[in-house]
Amino acid sequence: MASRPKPTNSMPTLVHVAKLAGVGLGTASRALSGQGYVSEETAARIHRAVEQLGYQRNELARSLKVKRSGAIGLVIPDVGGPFMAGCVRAIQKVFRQAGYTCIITFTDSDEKIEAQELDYLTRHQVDGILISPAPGSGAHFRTPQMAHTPIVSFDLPIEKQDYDSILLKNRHYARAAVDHLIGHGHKRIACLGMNRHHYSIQQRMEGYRTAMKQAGLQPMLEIVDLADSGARRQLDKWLALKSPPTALFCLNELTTLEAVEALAERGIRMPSPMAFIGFDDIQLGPYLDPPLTAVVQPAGQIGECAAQRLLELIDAPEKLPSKRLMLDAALILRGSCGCPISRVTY
Amino acid sequence: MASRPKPTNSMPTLVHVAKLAGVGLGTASRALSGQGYVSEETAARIHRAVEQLGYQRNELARSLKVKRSGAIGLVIPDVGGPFMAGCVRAIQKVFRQAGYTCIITFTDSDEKIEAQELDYLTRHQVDGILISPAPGSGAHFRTPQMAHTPIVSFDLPIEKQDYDSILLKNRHYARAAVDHLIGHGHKRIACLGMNRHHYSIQQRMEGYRTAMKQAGLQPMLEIVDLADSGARRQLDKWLALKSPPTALFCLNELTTLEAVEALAERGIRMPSPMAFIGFDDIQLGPYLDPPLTAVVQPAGQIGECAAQRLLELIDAPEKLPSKRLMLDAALILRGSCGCPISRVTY
DNA sequence: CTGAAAGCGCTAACAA
DNA sequence: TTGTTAGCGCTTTCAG
Repeated sequence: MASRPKPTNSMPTLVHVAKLAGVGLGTASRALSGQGYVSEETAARIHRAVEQLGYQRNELARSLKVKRSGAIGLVIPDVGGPFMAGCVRAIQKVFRQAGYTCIITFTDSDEKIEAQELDYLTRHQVDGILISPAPGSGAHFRTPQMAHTPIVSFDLPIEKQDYDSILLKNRHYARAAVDHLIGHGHKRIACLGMNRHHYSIQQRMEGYRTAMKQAGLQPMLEIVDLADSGARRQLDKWLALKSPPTALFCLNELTTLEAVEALAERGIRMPSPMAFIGFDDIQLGPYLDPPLTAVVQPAGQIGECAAQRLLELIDAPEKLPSKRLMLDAALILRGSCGCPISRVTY
Repeated sequence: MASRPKPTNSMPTLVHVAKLAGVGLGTASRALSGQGYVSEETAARIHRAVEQLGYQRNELARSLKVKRSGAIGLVIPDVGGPFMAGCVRAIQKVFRQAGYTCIITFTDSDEKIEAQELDYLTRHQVDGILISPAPGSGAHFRTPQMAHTPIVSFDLPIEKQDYDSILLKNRHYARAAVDHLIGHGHKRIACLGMNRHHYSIQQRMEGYRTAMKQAGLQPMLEIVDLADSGARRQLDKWLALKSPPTALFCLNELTTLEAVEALAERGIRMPSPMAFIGFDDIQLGPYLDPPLTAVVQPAGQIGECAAQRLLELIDAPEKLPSKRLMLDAALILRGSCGCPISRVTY
């Protein structure tokens, strides 16, 4: 933090305003907050003083007094990618309209960092927390402060806790995507994922497995580590098979990105010899050649629901029973799955 | 804001800690902040009490007392796109390491919203502001609070003010890009931009004009409004010409995106019949067919410099002379400009 | 309707 | 070394 004490630039305070307007401190406060009775005339005088001094209320002092900071914490892994950006935008909007500040913090999906950030937020008295949790987190949700802070998670639930969450029907839509590929006649459908411990990924894996099983097909599912070009290596392994897969299903944005890049590098076209569907859209996805078929998540809706729900919890007089919302996604058929190309955009 | 008063869940305070440890309030405070003398033994007792109560310092109260909020405001148009995401990530990192919170707010490049957000931030006593300003802003930088709050702008300067800013050599690199196209033998090089009042855009336009003029070529520069598919319409106009352009230079991320999409829709390949260079990279740009040649901005570096500079200003005992940093970009030659394809990534 | 006074939880003198 | 005290700037009773 700042080493040197900031020069004591005293900004005008309510006391100054009151003095200038020739009224008491309390009256000035009431006039500005609109709470309690103040005569037209006095109010006008006070507002004139405010104008003249360029007074702005010190929200810190106010928060201390009223015991509400008017801030909420938004804890997310990162802001790359259209999905999270969409969520953040929607969340920010809802809270701003409700008069709250959003303190955004990044965890990099690291449990340790997440714990730090949560600690940080509660120390700053946030009125609520919106979190897209790191997989495996959970232990650090048990501080006394956290117990008194409304929380809703989105994108994935907080493990082993029954907090509110806004989720997606991951399993269902993963299955739908794979079924679609099967419908195109594919028998060898590979599935690429990352982050095995991630709840959404697990759900999507299940969807894939179920679809394959139902169709009596052999699953080819691999979870890789993107750090050491695991996606590319896995793809090469599959391609080296005597009978390589004819379709690929990627479980999230990052693997989709890697796969598309890798396919492009190797000159492998879609949908033949390799049909493709990704869970999550990527930027330009609808404009690639061929356009990418994808399960697209309603990012804005997810963010909005989560924010709305958190507001409910904050305003609730007592603890509400926790709720889990499951939202729908959309399987958007473009060209990469083998469907006739139609440039349906978002 | 919250309508109902939050149930008065009194969290443990320093008083509780002090009492439990059997010491005075001041001693407890000193022990926890590490300032001033406290005996080993008492300190241990105090820490035990902290542990036992699950005490967390109320940063709001602390801020009020020490007159530093430990928060900085980050004001940006939006978080789409790799460029801003990269900046934000770097900024966040620097401030977190220095012990500051980042309050991120979005302006949508709207002057009005920007003014609101700035007001919001100063009311919350932020120790400094980092801003990628909306074009045309400037008036609302003149409140007494703003005058006492260190500011550094990045990506573009604050108009008509001499605040610190971290900028890019926009003109230079725009010119380099166009020169490169000229080097490939192009005579009719179109240039597509948006947001005519945006400083960076203006600089880049100048770069384009200079390059064309030097080469004795006729500029074909159009600034469009993306809202009503202006980019597509403009492209169609150019294509309808008796001698249509053979190369296209886009002035930013959004126009690049639009142009790439439009070109794809119309089945126009790069680099022939249309060579292409974009100012700003886009996601997947290096993996398109052909990979996109682009001027890429060092987003991380820009963010880091800006954050670093703001920290300097905050820690400075008095007003520092304002400084303007001009950073270099990189013209990355991939395939779309006509160069032999090399898959140099970032 | 208005003013005075009591704190929110913390830090920073100042005495002890 | 430690405890006591006086506020930071604001809201909120509670009498006037």
